[in-house]
Parts: sequence; structure tokens; C-alpha cells
Amino acid sequence: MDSGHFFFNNPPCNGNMLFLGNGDSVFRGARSVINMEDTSKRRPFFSSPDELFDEEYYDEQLPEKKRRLTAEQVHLLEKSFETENKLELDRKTQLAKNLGLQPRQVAVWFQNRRARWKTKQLERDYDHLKSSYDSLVSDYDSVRKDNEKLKAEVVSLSEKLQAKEVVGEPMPDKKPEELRQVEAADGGLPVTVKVEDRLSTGTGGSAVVEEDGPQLVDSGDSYFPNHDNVNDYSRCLSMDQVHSDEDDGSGEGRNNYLYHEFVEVERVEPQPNHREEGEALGWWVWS
DNA sequence: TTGTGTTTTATTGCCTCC
DNA sequence: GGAGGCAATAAAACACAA
Repeated sequence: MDSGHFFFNNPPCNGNMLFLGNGDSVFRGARSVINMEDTSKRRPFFSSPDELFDEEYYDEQLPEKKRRLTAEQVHLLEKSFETENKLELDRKTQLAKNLGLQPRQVAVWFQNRRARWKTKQLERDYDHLKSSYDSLVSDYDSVRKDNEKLKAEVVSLSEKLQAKEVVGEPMPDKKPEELRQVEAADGGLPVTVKVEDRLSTGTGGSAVVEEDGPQLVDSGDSYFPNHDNVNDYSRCLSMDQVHSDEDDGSGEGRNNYLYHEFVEVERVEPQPNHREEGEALGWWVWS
């Protein structure tokens, strides 16, 4: 491109206006204009950096059409931009001299380059946020499915329990109602739980724990302390961790399992902000 | 070749800082 | 008030499919 010229470039113009003078400050200060249609003042492209800085020459000649910078010029500008994306006066002047450009052109190039960088950065940020969002949605769906599964199971088990009670089969230790009275032995937060409290089958929602304790409630405006805890919560209440007695095909023992396991759960303080790898994490742990 | 979309260069107006 | 930054925009240059 333009191999016939050493360093060419026309002064800034947009087809309607152009400036007089060499420096950026001159341009900014004056911003005086000459109508480009005055074709008698057209001038050829610059043929050397010296000519470029020849003010008389510059004043007398008007520019040709807008030209792009050479690959070499762009390369050097890019290198300079990588070093520092803003220009001090000295650097601008030096760059302009080295490249055979107007200081104003160098300044404009940096300005436009910063704008391009900003656009790219916004795109990168968007991609990153979208990826995080998609991941979160996926986790959320997974937790929700687990929750639905658990709810269905509770309904099924409750029905079985009721059927047994109708037949007159006694519960082994305590009735669920008694569980409401259970308090934490160490005087800490009470663990007053029964099966229906833990895994509500009501329309309101979801796996519900005590109102005064930490909660992870599927209510539409879902709240997860942080991304990791979503998985932890899922793991905590995952059916994978329930030692199903249905495996033996008897259908018995499951009630007892739930009965005991839910009673024996311990309350732990949430640790939303620090966690070791592999550490049990969540609002509840099995004792 | 030509129409069209994209990229690059440059201008303008406004704002902030010193 | 001058200098320089940014957003918005114009327009030339370029890329490319039809």
C-alpha cells in the first residue's frame, strides 16, 4: 500500500473540515476550518516526515482523501499502546516524528485505539458474566430437580406412614410430633424438627428449615449464599446420600430411616465465605 | 462490478482537571 | 482558559458475497 511514498499521510479531514497547523494544541485551539471543496488548495500526499512538518508546505497544500496508516506505522503504534495506553506530550511528539505523522494523528489514533479496547473489554466482560450466569442457572435447575424429587419422595413416604398407622403398627421410638420438642443439647440453636418441617410438601415451597435458622428456600427469589453452596446444599439433601431401604424391595425401614436421620441432624453454623477443599459445607450435616 | 457491512481515521462537542 | 479525555458521529477505505 502506497509503496511509492516514504511516509505519507494527509492531515486530518473529514471531507468537510480540516485544520491548519501542525500540533495537536494548534488544532484544538484553532479548529479553524477551510472548506475542502476549495480544490485549488489540494496537495499531494506527504513524501517525507520533514515535509510533513513543514508548516508552509502544510498550509499551502490541502489533503487528498483520507489514507490509512501503513502496517509498520500501526505496528509501532500498537507496541507503544501496549506499553502505555495514554500519551504524554513528549511521547506523542516523539512517536509522531518517528512515524512521520502529525502529533494530532498519533493522539487520534490512541484515542480510537482506547475506544476499540474498551469495546473489546466490554465484550469480554459480557461473555464472562454470561458464562457465570449460565452456570448458575444450570446449578439452580439441578437443585430444583433434587428438591422436587425429595418432595415427591416425602409425599410417598408420608402416605406409607399413614397407611401403617391406620393398620396399628407402632412407631419404634417416638412419634413425629414429639420431635418438635427436641432442643439442641448444647444450648445452641434448637433443632426442633420433624419430617414434614424439613421437607415441606406445601405449595409454598420447598425444603424448609426453621425460620430463625439459615435457610435455603426455593421460593422463586431463590437465595444462595454463594455459588458453591448451591452444590453443597444439593449434595446435603441429595437422595444419593439417603441410604434407601427401598433397595431391598421391602419398602420398610425407610420411615425409620427418615425418622432417625432427620432427628439426628446437627445444626452447624453457615460458613459462606471460607471453606477448605472437601470440607463439609452447608446448613446441615448428618451426624 | 456493485451493493452492503465493517473497520479505520478524523471531527465535534462536552466534560474535567490544573 | 488551555489541554486533554471521551462519546458520538461522519466519511473514506476496505472486505466480501452475489
